[in-house]
Amino acid sequence: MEAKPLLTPDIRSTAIDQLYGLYPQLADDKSIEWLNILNTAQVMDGPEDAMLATVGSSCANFMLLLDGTIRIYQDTEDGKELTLYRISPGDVCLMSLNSLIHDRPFRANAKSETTIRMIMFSAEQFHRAMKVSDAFRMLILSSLVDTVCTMVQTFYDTAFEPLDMRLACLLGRLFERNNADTLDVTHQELSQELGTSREVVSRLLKKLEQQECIVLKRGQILMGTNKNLPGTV
Amino acid sequence: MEAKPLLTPDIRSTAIDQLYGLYPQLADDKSIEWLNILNTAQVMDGPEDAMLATVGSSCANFMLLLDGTIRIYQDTEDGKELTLYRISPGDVCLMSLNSLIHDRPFRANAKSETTIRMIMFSAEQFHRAMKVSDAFRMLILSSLVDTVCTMVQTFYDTAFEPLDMRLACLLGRLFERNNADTLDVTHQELSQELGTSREVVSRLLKKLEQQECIVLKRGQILMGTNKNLPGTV
DNA sequence: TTTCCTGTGTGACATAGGTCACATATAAAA
DNA sequence: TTTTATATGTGACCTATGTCACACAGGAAA
Repeated sequence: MEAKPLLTPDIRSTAIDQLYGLYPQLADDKSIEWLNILNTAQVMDGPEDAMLATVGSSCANFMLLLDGTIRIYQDTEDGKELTLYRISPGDVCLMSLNSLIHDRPFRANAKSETTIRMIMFSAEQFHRAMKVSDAFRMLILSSLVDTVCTMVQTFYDTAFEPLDMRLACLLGRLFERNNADTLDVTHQELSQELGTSREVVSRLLKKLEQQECIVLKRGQILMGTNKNLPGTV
Repeated sequence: MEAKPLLTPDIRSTAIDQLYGLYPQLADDKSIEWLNILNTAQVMDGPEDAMLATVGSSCANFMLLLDGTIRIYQDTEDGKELTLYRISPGDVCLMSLNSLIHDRPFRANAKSETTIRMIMFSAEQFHRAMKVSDAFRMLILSSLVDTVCTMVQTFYDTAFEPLDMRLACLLGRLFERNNADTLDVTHQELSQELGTSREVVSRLLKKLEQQECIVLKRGQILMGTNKNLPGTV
């Protein structure tokens, strides 16, 4: 992961444009103090599939995602995984916030799913921005609360919803996000999303195929003729 | 739940003392703006076992707990429950924050476990306090991050730890919190804590009793001779 | 005392999901 | 083409939990 030199005008300005695009209210803040912070913040680019943080790691900076997606997940000794939530552009990294505030143990890992671009504030910059910019403060709170809400929902699902339902919902979401009737995803990946094993997912997918909800190919899943995926409303 | 009249000096001042006790840094903030907000905030007392919020409810105010505990839990159609986390004095109510910020669906309920006292800010008071008081801002962020951390851990446990382990850990925590070798708790309550059914808890407790970790009485559990509760470190 | 409610204990059973051990298929690489 | 790695299908099996149907126990109330 490389930090861009502080004053590469093109990169900085596109990054700031991205930030403004994500949260237009920020663009309205013309106060010198805020612009000062913004202009000295760093822009970082990262590759895809990079471990950004692991259980117990901590980082001294505050990160806000501009581009790409990051997956926050838990994992077990025996290699099982479960996705907690994702960070999308405009979202705050809870883990970085945690290490900034008081660094309590956080049982999760973060890995980039695509190439990513982040804007990075030092602890002092972060706290100052929280103080001087209404818009920045609102952005942080809002993103934080959002993340918690989706986490609570995921919590509910893993605790109470049967696996086949969760899988069907997951597929529904993926189809929708992809905005196509084909998905490039392996059974293994789906199982890691849900916190179960590959075989189980294979079996459940087969059942869905028999109901003609989907068609299975190697490495991809097509939408079937019976669009009524269980769990799709 | 009754709102105390704004200017009952005794109640206000003890409430403020409680607040300062919980977060001493707040006492250092002598700015007029902050003191103004604090002095017009409302103090609320509530009874125990009261539903404070349910799935989908929203409230226009921001709450900070001064005294007592509140349990945040999820529940299913068939009456099963699962505790997500607890709010203790000094903690912020995430759900009230959510309805303040943008009110996304929050799949959880809140119920007081004891009589409680809260300090209540209107939306404008809250946002102003966040702006003018470094200490207040820090308190909010800190409590928020704390809550998320414990939630993430609970998440991990429900997803990956076997039930007997989770039960043993729960007992360990309760013994410790109670600071005694006896607990007044029913199997039903334990099951609601863990998101399972009473019978299952009864069976697992019996197993623990056979290992002499605990002794079972009607409505209470005593610490056994074998203190090595599985899961206690 | 008898009645009643709330907790508990327990056997029988169903079943979702996890695990193991393979066979097989597909595509990329050599 | 052959080789190799990755992805998938599947049967047999195990086990943790959930569910149902009770019996029973202890204490409070009548």
